[in-house]
Amino acid sequence: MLDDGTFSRKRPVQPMLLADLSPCVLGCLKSKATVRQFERGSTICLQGEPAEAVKIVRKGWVKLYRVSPSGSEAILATLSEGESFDEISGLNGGTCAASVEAVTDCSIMFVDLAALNMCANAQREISSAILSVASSQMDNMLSHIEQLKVKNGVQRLAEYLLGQCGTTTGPSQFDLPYEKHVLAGKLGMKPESLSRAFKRLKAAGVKSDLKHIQVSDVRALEDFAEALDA
Amino acid sequence: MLDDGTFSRKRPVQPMLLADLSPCVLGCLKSKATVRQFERGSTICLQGEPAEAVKIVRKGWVKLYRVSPSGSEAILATLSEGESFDEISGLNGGTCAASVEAVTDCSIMFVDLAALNMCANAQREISSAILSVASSQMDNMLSHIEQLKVKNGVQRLAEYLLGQCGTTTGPSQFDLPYEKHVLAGKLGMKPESLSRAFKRLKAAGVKSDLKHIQVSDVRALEDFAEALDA
DNA sequence: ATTTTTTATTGATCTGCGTCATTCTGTCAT
DNA sequence: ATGACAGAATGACGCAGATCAATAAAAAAT
Repeated sequence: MLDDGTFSRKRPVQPMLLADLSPCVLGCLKSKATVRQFERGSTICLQGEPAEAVKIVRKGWVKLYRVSPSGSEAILATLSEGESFDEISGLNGGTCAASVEAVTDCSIMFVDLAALNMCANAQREISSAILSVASSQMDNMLSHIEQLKVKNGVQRLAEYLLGQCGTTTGPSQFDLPYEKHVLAGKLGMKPESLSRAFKRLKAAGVKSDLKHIQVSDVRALEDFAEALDA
Repeated sequence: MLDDGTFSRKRPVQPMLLADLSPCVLGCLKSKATVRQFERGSTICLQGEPAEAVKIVRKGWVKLYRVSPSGSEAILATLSEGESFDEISGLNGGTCAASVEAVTDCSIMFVDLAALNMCANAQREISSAILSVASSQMDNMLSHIEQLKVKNGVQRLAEYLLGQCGTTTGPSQFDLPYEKHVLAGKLGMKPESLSRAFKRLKAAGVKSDLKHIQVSDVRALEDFAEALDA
């Protein structure tokens, strides 16, 4: 069963671009959009190139990342169905803020907002939807920065897992959507450290068999994570 | 002499809210705005409370921060003259994404966008300006996340200092705008670690006498920082 | 089925940074 | 000048997480 957000704990349902639009504007967008398939590992766009379109994930997972001059990669976010990127740049002709790669096979919708000849209403509606999405993304990024600054690796993993659990209490189980080394990058650590973090969470009732995760008691995990605080 | 951005290296001049507006709309906003003074240490707003207005720093420095349940504080950004916060929430009635405190005596302009009865043109112009500011803020936050994930403390300090230097080469000197413990928080470390980071940068030609910083050769510092990469 | 490749785990070791305690310096008030 | 105090520097120590190297286990290819 997919998490529809109803019971989600820390991760509030975020406004999504398409969900915020009226059926009329939505139909117009969809008629002009193109959908492309990407295999796992393929690059969807590179930081710095003209954005040209808003991209919306229809299926699968992508990672947003930047590469430093020294070659190390920082994963800035992972996005899945319904989430979008390059919204603002796509609207006003900017460049891609980050590189994007498919971490599973996936399907991406491209909407070239600039080329769309929109009536004023549509224009207003879209920019309003983008504002609302941007606001929620800001909040995510601020939380991300906060976590990196004040939480340790085990805590960040625990919070990620809690966000994946559909409930606030009792047992829960689910599959990781992508490889553990991707999760490690998202959480700001190395795969070896992630592996050790999982080990430490066994004491809190977390079993991980490959991609399959079982949490024996969500509340207990929550308490465990809070107790790790400085 | 203030850095007008002409020679700035890594820190591109970011679009600022008021700078992006036409004189007409600007005048209208200013006529309805209120300006308040804050002493160093006083709270300007708290995370979660209704935003009510866009705030624009006229003078001085503020820090945006969040406090975790355990009580530790993460500084998310520091802003000075011309920079704004709560733009989107101020426009569409959201809540403050972070708490804000004055780190120097400062002067803040409050503009209650919601209460403003604007013509459609002004509305469009403002939301466009906000989009452009938001885009640049996103970029800043992504860089912030990237730095925290892939750079160590000494590198982050070096990059901060490089961003403060007005030139890309030769010597440079300037004053830190606020206390070192605030800078430490902004860079994601403890004051003691910042102190040690400054020490390690002496080898790269950085002298720090209290708030006064001298860089003997900007290019050399840049090279030094890159050489620290993994 | 067997080989090859990818992904994950584990151990040993090293380093960066946090923590705690102490000292020093500059600022301000008296 | 003197004392009080906040900001900053320094030393000792410990832990979290990176690194390197080896192994194990899955998945993919043959």
